[in-house]
Amino acid sequence: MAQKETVERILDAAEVLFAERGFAETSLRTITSTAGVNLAAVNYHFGSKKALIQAVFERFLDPLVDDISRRLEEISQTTDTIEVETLLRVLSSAVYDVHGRNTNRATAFMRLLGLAYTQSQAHLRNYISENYGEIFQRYGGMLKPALPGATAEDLFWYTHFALGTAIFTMSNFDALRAMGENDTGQRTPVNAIVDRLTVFMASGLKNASHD
Amino acid sequence: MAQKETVERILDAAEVLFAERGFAETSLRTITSTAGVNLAAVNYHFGSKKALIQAVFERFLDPLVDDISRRLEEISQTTDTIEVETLLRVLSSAVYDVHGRNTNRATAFMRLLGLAYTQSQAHLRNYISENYGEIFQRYGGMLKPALPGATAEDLFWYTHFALGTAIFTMSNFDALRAMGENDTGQRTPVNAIVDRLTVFMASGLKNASHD
DNA sequence: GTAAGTTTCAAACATCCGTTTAGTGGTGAT
DNA sequence: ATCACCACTAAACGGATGTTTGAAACTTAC
Repeated sequence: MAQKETVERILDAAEVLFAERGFAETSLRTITSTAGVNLAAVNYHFGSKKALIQAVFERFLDPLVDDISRRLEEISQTTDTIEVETLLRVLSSAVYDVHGRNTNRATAFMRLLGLAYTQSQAHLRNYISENYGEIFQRYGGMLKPALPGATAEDLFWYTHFALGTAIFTMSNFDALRAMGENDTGQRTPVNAIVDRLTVFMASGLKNASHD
Repeated sequence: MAQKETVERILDAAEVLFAERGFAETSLRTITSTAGVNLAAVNYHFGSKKALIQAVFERFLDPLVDDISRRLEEISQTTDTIEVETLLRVLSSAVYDVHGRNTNRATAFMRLLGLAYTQSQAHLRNYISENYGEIFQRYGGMLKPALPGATAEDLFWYTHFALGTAIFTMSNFDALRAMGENDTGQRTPVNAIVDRLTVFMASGLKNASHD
């Protein structure tokens, strides 16, 4: 077949549309007509809309988690004491590695991550925590020695503060970047924003150690 | 009439249900049956579902913004140099003042604020920025001298980082608190979390000053 | 007590939704 | 050539949604 497979066309369209509007606000008819496939194709290939949502996440998260895993492995073998900044860089570098060439896709993914938290999609939350909970815990385990003196409760809350900062920023990336246009009409480069974000999160996290 | 007015019953029900499930996921039939009023009452009193959403926000934001305004006025008259922490405390204190007695309502409101950002409700974003943009800018103006050395661009981004931290945390408050239950099954008191949040945001913000 | 103006109500409206069905066309194996 | 299998499609299904309607019930004023 000269053109992309039906499954991929659906995933491509769903990814963009879900990120733009949310899950409930995006109908299968919008997805299939955007993808240029028949309405019934979604239920044929995926079974249901819920399964499609999960498939969109799977296609994104699997290579990302693999990349993060590999980087964590490397670091833990070469370094003894790991800095907070280093651990944060693992995440941003992994996102850049896997989807960085296409900025639109990376920001779409971040918006989806934000939606997964915010929208009431219990099935999606379960799916994510079941399939990707292990890497999350491993990351937390490496963060602990980087923040000496922090109690488990400190660690829990500060981690979620940082997570919230990242998800909120990235998921509203385009809107924020448009708002933040400087006087010359130039938009801040992505790297500059990610750098600021890393500094912000790191300095916030470090305060978990000293009281 | 012995019982509450229809309008208020609708607003009460809508507030809770929107916060729990989101806007698109909450039907007018669910709202009206919860409120114990007729389905047509929403369109009669508010005109449309969109107008109801805005009315829910208006009822919440108006007293809050008034409280914040009053506090900013006080501070700028009594103090010369304002600390970042002080400005952050203005917000948390205002929320506590206006809705703090009822924790459920305060967290519901925070969830709604998060939804307003995340869900695709352009009409709502326009409404908020049109009606409450002024207080937001005033707050930013007071934050600037508290962070000497920060460029306008720094200020813009770090403010949104902090905003994202707060909105994400508060809007997922209940879920996070349940996840973070300690070994004794005790939940962290709200104050303790808000304190940690303030420390995190303040230390993150302060880093905008020194490079 | 009647008239005018609100508010409430049951019912219907048109539309959109996710899903299912029954059938078509194509491919590869036997 | 036949069969089984897979991908695709048009059409319909049952249900839910926001909104509108027209009449009933209630309130207010004279």
